[in-house]
Amino acid sequence: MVGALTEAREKILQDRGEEIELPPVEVEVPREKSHGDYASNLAMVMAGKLGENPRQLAEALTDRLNLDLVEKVEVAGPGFINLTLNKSWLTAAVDKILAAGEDYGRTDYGQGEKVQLEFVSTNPTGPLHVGHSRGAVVGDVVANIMDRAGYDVKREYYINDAGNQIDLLGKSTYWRYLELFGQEIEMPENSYKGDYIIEVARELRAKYGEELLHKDEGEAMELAREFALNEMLELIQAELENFGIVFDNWFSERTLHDEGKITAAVEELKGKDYIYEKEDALWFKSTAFGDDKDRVVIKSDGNPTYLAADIAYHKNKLERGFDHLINVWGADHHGYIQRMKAVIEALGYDQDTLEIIIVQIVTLLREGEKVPMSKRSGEFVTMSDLLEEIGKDAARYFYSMRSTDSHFDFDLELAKKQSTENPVYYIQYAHARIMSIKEKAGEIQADIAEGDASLLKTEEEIDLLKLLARYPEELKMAARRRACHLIASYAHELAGAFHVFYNKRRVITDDEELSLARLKLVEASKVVLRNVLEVLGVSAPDQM
RNA sequence: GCGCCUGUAGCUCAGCCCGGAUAGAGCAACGGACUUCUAAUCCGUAGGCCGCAGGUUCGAAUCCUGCCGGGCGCACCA
Repeated sequence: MVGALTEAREKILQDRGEEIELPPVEVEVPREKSHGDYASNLAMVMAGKLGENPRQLAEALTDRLNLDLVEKVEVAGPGFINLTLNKSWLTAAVDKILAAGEDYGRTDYGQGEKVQLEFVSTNPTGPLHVGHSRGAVVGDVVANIMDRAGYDVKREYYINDAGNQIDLLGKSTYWRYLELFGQEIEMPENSYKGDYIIEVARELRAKYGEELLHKDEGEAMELAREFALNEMLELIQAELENFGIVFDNWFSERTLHDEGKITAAVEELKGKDYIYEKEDALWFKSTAFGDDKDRVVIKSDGNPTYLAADIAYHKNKLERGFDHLINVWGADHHGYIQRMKAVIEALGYDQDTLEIIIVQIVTLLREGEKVPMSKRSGEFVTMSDLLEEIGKDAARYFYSMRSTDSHFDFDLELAKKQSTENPVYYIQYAHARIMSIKEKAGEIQADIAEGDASLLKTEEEIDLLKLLARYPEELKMAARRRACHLIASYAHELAGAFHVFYNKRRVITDDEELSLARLKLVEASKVVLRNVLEVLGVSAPDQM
């Protein structure tokens, strides 16, 4: 449709010998049904540039429009071109959907661009905090969307397994281990005091028995550290899997240190004259690329900063051949965007190669009250707590349904409610109804392929059809904007259209031909509903 | 002080990127629909100085400027 409109536009410009820059042609779904199924303001945009009458231009455009999937083209209002879809094209869509099955919706929009999505990447020093869950879900769903839209997406978790925090994890575990043997230990102020450390210490004892008591402290702490790190990674991995999130790669920061990659990366930038020395430290000249101030990469004590490791890490990502990098960060890290983009440019790539999705903070509400998520030891709410309380489906849907730009008030009561107030159940219920109809249909389902979709004529049927036909476009749009909430809304809208159809039109009747046609529509609805729920990572139950 | 996000119906939010037709949805409120393939549904009613003030435009929730409110950041920390 966009293609045909663009072609018509080109013809007009050729006819008049005009050469002007115009934005890509856009179509939208009008609010008002009488305005057709799709509408474009193309003529008005052109008129502005050419200084002509928009309605006349619209007429000229429609005259040159060559499009078989619409049955009606109208010029309306100040110069809108309203398009009404051809019924036979629409009903043919049902067959396309059934033929494509779980691949329906897939396009080559992304042209196989190699994209790496890095998300979560929290310190492996404890269970995942609930504050990480929005970013986790958003990262996963955006990856799903882009995958369906034809990008070659890899999910990656960056493990901060080097530095003080990990040492502290090892020490904390070691101290708890000593406690298990009756030693009185005062846990230092900054140590990890959560109960999970005691659990890890018990595991440590199960593995080593008394052995660590007899080793010198440094060696024992190191063994404790490695053990605890492994335990934490397994824990985090399991927690994420419970959320339906599986990474393609877990990248260890430590390998960068061990293989001298950090020094090498700093040397590279030094060679390009982007590094200078001041007050015994080495600084990266990030101001040269739009940052507010230069940043230290090697501290005066000789140790690299976190940024130095990030430089090496992103250099590594780029060297692995990704065309585009996306990092999902919490709002508290937005101040780091410009320096990382500076890094990318300093490494010789376009700043836009790196894209940061900032996910705004979430406030958990219980009975209208804020749930405190204090960092004070032992009091934090973990991602597992959330999962246990409201379940994977509700958690994933709720985190997907809002624009990442918006702060989000997460109403725990609402997410738990198994009722009409809860959008998750509304959508899942549509699927359960479909399965119920299919069961009721029994044997005649075998003949579904013979169903004649052109018998679908009522408003409810056509509305549902249009929505089903729109799915690939919705995915493309969501992929372009990296916007999971668009898919969540679409799922809700689709479920709604199905419920309306269900209430108004009986599927299984004495009229066998009509029953088959409607069963076909039901089947297509099932396919799309499943596909869209799959993208969101929400289950599609057979009954509720 | 500076930077980023945000302010739209009683509540939670779409729409803003890319200006257009009467500003939408869900929930809550009110009224109605079960002898039916699941009423976890559907139908209807009501509800709006789009934070405020200017500007650009034939046209502004949308773009620009200023102001006000909320959130998050402004390390030789990770």
